Amino acid sequence: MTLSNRQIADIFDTVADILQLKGEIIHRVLSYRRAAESIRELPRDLSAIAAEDKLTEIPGIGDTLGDKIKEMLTTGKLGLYERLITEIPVGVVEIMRINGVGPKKAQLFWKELNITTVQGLEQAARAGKLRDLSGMGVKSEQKVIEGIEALSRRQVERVPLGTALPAAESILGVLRALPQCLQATVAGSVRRARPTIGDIDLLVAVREMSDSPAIMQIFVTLPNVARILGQGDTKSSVELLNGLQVDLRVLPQERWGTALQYFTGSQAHNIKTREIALAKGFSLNEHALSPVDSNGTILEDAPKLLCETEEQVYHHLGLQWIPPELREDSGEIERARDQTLPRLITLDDIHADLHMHTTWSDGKHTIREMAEAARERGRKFIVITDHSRSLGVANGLSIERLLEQQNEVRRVDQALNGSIRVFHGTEMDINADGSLDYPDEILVQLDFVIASLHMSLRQERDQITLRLLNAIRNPHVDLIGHPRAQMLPNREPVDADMDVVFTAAQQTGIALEINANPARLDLEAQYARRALDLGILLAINTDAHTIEQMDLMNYGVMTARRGWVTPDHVLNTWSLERFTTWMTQRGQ
DNA sequence: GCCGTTTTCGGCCCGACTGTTTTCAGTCG
Repeated sequence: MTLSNRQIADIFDTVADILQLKGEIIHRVLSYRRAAESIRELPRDLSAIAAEDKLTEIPGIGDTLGDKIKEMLTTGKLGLYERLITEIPVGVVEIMRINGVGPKKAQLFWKELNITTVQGLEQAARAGKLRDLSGMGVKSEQKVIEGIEALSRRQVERVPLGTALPAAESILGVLRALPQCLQATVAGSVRRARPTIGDIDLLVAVREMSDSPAIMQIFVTLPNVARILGQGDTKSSVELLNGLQVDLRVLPQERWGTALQYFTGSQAHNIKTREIALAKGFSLNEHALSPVDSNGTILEDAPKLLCETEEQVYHHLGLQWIPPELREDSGEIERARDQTLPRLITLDDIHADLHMHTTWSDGKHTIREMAEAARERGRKFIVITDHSRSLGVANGLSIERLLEQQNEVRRVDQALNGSIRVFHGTEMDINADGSLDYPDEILVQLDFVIASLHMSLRQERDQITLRLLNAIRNPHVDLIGHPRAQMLPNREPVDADMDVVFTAAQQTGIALEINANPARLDLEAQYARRALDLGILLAINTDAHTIEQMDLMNYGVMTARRGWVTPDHVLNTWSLERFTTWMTQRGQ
């Protein structure tokens, strides 16, 4: 029983927590955290990478952590971790998850009052026992109580991008309407389009900082604010009723570029850009590029470089402007230095949507309604892909109804008279036993075939992988829909051997989907990037069950951009002629 | 513990805010 990437990352994170509690030097702690983060973003199994002896090629993994990974892969445990958890009660680590409580306070509560659980801490706080500890007071005690309440209120650690982005836009709408606001935007992980979001970062530019307090006051009194976490002239934080934290920073217009760059992150990307700045004799922060001496001390008399745009910031560093979705320190800085960043796909490149549902299965609109709505959105062709017969809960189509539907699709296609082309396909289930839900003699009659996993998603790795392989190797299947079957923020992807899946896809020329629904975003970016590296084609589809859901395409595009995807590799950027040629050739 | 267009040793991003402080420590991002 070998450990998964996720389990190994979790162990490293817990090791970091405990080391921090023990007062270990922060850089050693951060090494474990960086390693955990890096491992979570891997598109391959650590065991496969270890077999190739390439663990230390992973960013943040050196000889020591490489050996620790090997230890976990071979023995299923980590000696260091086993030792550490005997030294620190697990509840104390849990206490550090309370907002406002870090390692020092957790340590204090434990050592002074023998508190080892969140529950115990809450009781002590309510009994007024914390206020007399050194460095604590009545206010701090109250903050602990509020932090614990917020922790229990919070349903999930992270929310889907599809929840966070509209929430951010809604607040930005209010702020942009203020006369003091010159411009406003979202930064942080929302701007980088991470599939799930921990908190929202907003920026507002003003002419004079004296305009700031009024803006802050509006912000912290928005109707959906549950509590104010902090309020200053340049920075305020609130928690919304749904538990989401929102940070707002106000800054002068002439510093917009440095601030936007700084607050967009990621942290790893910023560390790199700051190092580059230092190498060029500047300290880079959210305010400016400041000249430094050889010790790195800022020269107060020397003029600072202010940047109103991000392009200026990157230019001063000798870099191409880097799209936010790439800013994860995963090779983008090196490419920007060589001026060889790819031309990423944009929403304008998308001409088609190859995956949508209608009233024939579990969709809410008819074939004609979906086609006309797609046409209004500028699509040149679409494929109707309702569910197949096994998916009873979604009113999947029997073979008879499928063929009947084909006639209807042909009628609609003709009626629309070339203003948009409508093709007939299916989203066919890959059954639990690995069989496909329609026989080949039916599939061959369809224009386009998607095969997807919907049921028995918790099967063993071998069986899940076999199911995907059966679909990939069927010459009539054109696309694997949402290949990992994850649901954000909480349903884990299937446990498939993605190395094997990718190899098979590479051999057969099948395409893989980036499902644009924000509850899926599957393939995720790191897998999309690997697919691209292997020359595997992709398609970005909305999987729309309603007309409105056709507007979610942008989430798929953002995910693709995070995966360095260029338009040419994506089926639905192609011309109608190129697409039909590809479809026809595949069916042979 | 990682890492190298200053370095295989000695750095490692740095500022805002809060609450407790008589000048700063803790937390966060």
